[in-house]
Order: sequence, then C-alpha cells, then structure tokens
Amino acid sequence: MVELETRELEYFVAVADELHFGRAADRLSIAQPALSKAIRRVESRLGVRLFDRSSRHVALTPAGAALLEHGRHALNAVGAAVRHARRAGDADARLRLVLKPGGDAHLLSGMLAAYADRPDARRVDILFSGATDRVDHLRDGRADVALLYVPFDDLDGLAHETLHVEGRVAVLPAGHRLAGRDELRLADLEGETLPRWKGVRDDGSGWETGGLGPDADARRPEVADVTQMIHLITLGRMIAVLPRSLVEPVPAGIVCVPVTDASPSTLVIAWSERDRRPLVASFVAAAVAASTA
Amino acid sequence: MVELETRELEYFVAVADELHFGRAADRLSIAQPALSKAIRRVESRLGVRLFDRSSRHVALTPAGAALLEHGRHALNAVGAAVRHARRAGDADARLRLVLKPGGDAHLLSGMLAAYADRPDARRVDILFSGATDRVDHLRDGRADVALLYVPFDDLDGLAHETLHVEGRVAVLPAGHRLAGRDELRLADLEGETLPRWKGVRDDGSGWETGGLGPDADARRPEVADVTQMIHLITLGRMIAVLPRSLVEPVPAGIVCVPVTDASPSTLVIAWSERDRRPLVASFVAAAVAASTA
DNA sequence: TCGACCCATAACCTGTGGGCATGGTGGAAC
DNA sequence: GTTCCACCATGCCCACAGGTTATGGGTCGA
Repeated sequence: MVELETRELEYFVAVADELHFGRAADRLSIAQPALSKAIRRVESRLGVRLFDRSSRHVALTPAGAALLEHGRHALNAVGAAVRHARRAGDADARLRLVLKPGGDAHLLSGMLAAYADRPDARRVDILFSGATDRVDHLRDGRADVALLYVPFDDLDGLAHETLHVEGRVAVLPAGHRLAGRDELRLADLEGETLPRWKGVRDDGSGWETGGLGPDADARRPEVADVTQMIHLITLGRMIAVLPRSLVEPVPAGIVCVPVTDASPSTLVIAWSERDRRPLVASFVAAAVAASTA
Repeated sequence: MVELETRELEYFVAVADELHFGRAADRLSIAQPALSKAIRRVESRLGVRLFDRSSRHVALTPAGAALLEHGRHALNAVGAAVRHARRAGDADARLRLVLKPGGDAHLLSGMLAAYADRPDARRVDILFSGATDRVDHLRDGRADVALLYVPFDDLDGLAHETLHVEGRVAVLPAGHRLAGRDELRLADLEGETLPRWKGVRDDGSGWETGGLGPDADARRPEVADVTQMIHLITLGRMIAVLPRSLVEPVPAGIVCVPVTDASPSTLVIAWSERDRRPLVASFVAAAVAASTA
C-alpha cells in the first residue's frame, strides 16, 4: 500500500540536489552506505531507475527528474500538513497576517478594528514580506491569511475574497516628459525603463509591463520594495506602473498619472483553500466588511 | 528532521475516516494495538492531540481535522510523485489525453494529425471522462494532458494553453418560447430550469447559470453528459447554456440561440505544471498549432 | 448489574534500516 | 602504463521501530 516513505523521499531529494552520495549522506547525518541502500531500495520498489551512476558520476534519469519535481512538492505538502495540525491544536494561537509593506490600500487599520470588535477575536501578528513569498507563507502554514494583488500573485491552492479594485498609475519623476498629462495609455510608455521585482521570475506574461514588449529587458533595475523604487524613480533612473494606493501619500518629487488601459489591480485577502478554521473565516469576514464599509 | 512518515499519515487518515480504531486497523490489515500505538506516537511527535477518544467514542480534534484535510492532499501528492516517476521511467509510454465526449470543439482530429507528423510522436491513448475529474487525472498522473473548459474547470496546479474561445448558446427545444429569437441575454432566461452537473458541487459562483440568481435550485435535473442533457431538453424538461461547439452538429428538435452577455467559454489544453517532459510539450505545441491553423 | 464493545497496556518477537569495514571501478595524474 | 584516489557498492552485524497476541479496564445499553 505504501509506495514511498517521507524519509525515503527526503533521502532521494538530498542525493538529487547534491548529485553526490557522500555529501548527501553527510547532509542527512547518516552514513553513505545506508543512503546507497535506501536509494536502491526505492528504485526497486518503484521499479524505476532514478540515477545513472558510475563510481565517478551521478546523474538524474528522466524518472528521477520527475520524482524530484513532484517529490519536492509532496514533501512541502507533508510539512504543511504538520504545521497546520500543530497550529490548529494551539487553541490560543494568534492570527498571522502577512502583507507587503504599504500593500494594504489603507484598509489595514479598518480591518483590524473590525476584527477586534468580534467576540472571537484573537491577537493579530502582522508579518511583512516584500517578495512574492507571501503566498508561500500561506501554503506552508507560516501565516494564516495574506493580502495579495491579483493578477500579480499566484493564487493556486488558495481561496480568496476581493477587498478592493483600483486602477494603476504611472509613477514618474516630477520633471518627466509625461508628468503633466492627465492620463496615459501603455503605448505612451514605450521605451521607458521599468523595474524588475527582486525574486520574481519574469515570465513574460506582461503584467509588470502591462503589455509592453520586452524592452531593454536585460538591464532593468532590480528593486526589492516600493520605497527603493520611489527612490530610483526620483533619481530619474526609471518609472513604474503601480496600483494607485501603493504610492499614497504621493512622495515629494513624484507624480502619479492614471494609465487608462492597464488592467486594474485587485487587492484580495487570501488563505489556504484547505484551511477552514473559524479563526480564518472570522478575520476574512471582518476584512471584507471593513473594506466595503 | 522527518516530521511524519507516509505510512503514519495513512494510518491517521484511516482512523479519521472510520472514527473507529478496530475497523481502521482492519482496513489497514494490521492489528488494532499497533494502530493505537502508531497514532499515539504521531500525537506525541507532533505535540498535538489528534483524536478525542474514550473507550466508547472517537472524534477528531481541531488539529486532527486540519491534519486530515491537509494530509489527504499530501498523500495524493506523494502518490502522484510516484506515478509520475514510474511513468517518466517508461521510455516508450504512450501519451494519455483525457477529454469530455464531444468536448474538443472539433479540434481533436486536427490535433492528432498535427502531433502524428512530429518526429517524436508517440501513440496517443484517449480517455473519456464526463465529470470534472479530468483535472484529477492530470494531478495524480493518470493522464498527461487534458482538454478543459475555462472558467468551468479548476486549473489549480495546472499549466495550460488556450486553444479556442467561443461564445455560449442557449440550447432550447424547437417549440420553446425563445426558440425564434436571433440572440438572447441572460435576463431572458430568468425562471427557466437549468441543469446541475453530476458530481459538481455548485458553489454559487454563477458559472453554470451565467449569473442568474438561485432559481428552483433544489430541483434542477442532474445530468451526467451532454447527450443526456440534449435528451431532457428535447423533452422540454429544461434548457441549458453551453459553449456552441458542444452542441454541434445541432440535433433534430433542438435550437441554439447565442447568449450575448454570457461570459465566453475557453477550451484549453492543460497539464501538470510540474510536468516538463518533452512528450507533453510536443503534444501541446502540436495542439496549439493545429488550433490556430 | 451485567455484558459487550472498544481503546490502552504489557510482553514479546522480527524485519529492516543504519553503522562499520571493505571491495571494486573509473579518471586523472605523472 | 601504472598508480592513486575518489566514490559508490557490498557484506556483515546490531539495535530498535513497529508488528503480534493476550489482557486490562472504561463506558454505554439493556
């Protein structure tokens, strides 16, 4: 019935990472022969060769590559299950909310107030995370709810409610050639330098550029947060297209001009689709109520 | 390092399903004391009580409920990883395509021809599955690619390419009061009886009704496939709103009228987002090429 | 109050996963 | 070509995790 034990999967992933039985064994704090045996055991049970190995070289077979890809995910799922269970057992756990600094469309204080009024309210821990790993926080149980931006963040495996929809604005230095305009279209921004978010693989989906073609893609400045970006914009090094609320209040030396044909940005509150704790439902309800009030 | 073994998770799920150690042990083909010990072992390792149990009654704690929910998913992930590995190791495996009968927008033969022309073409096994478990086939490795309808099917964890976008039509019996119209709006269908798809939980998202309010929701006829639905429509028992190609050629006694404000239906080819085998990429490329030709 | 049901505990046994020592093999170095 | 070394495989042994059977002891229903 059991096809593959968690431990065996961990062993396999270690070897696949290192492509070296000795180092992998080291990392796992077991002896190398035990690891060799474990891998062979798995191979024979699955009826598939996972590594091509000589005494000199170790490489993944196609089957190994598939197992690595899917196995990593499976390990994460087991880890997430454990974290969620541990947490659900902790009756007086706090609610953990993760958001990007400034990424609350000025709704945070209202949400917290609305939640605090509820009879079942807990204390709320607020975690800030600039990169897109806010979604990872949810998936692996490090946080209970997150504020995310659609279509920027990837909602796979998450449930969500919409809090706020807003247009996007071009963020320009005061002296910019377009700074005087009342509104812009994406075509007006052709040739401008746009940022690249740190840690985000740019998949060419065109969200970041709003549909602009790949410009001087190689040398787009990499930014980690909005503050840093504002700084670079003030210096005239680049411009950006952002949800309006991310740049409010508008800093000195910066001008915001609505971009009429950029797809609107939606702020959502998200949680794991398998997480049905009242704790979460209650906070979500409060957040939705606060945002529509 | 290891938090929870696959086997322990299976034991836990069995007990959570049965809420009875004896029956669960039976189902697992082990003795009851072994199961009791295993569960206590897990509880102490996780530091969480999973069951409230007296000698008379067994019930899940909140922590147990969380572990059940996430643990089932984790077990599926492990199983899927194994299936994918086994399959990737089989060099001359066929490509398995799953679709709903008639759910190919008449593109299937073109796709297969385009794929057969490729140098790396394999034989293609075609699986038919009426319900929404086509996505499950992908997720657990029973199929390599699927034809799905957006926004009907849930694409979580899947990658996809669009093949075809088409409007939706109201499918009416010939004598229906609206059968003579050139086009309709959703509002015109107010009060009509619409089907419920077998095995699909109706989440009230309004896809099926295209935004109509919950009508006589309780007694909407349950249908399993399009043929059956056409039959019921011919009998005047209900009507439906479907992608146009699903009812082509139009059967006798049936009239199709475009619904102008129903969101369009998109046929996509989908595969597991973790599956990067050339086998899959090649078929997808052929399918996309064939559908745009 | 008795009996039946069902989970926990006790005592014992066994398979297997892991440790150590060593063998075998292919590359690189000279 | 020979040597040497890096590295994976094999053999053998042991410990213990995880299984079994027998039994204990609550708790509910009759």
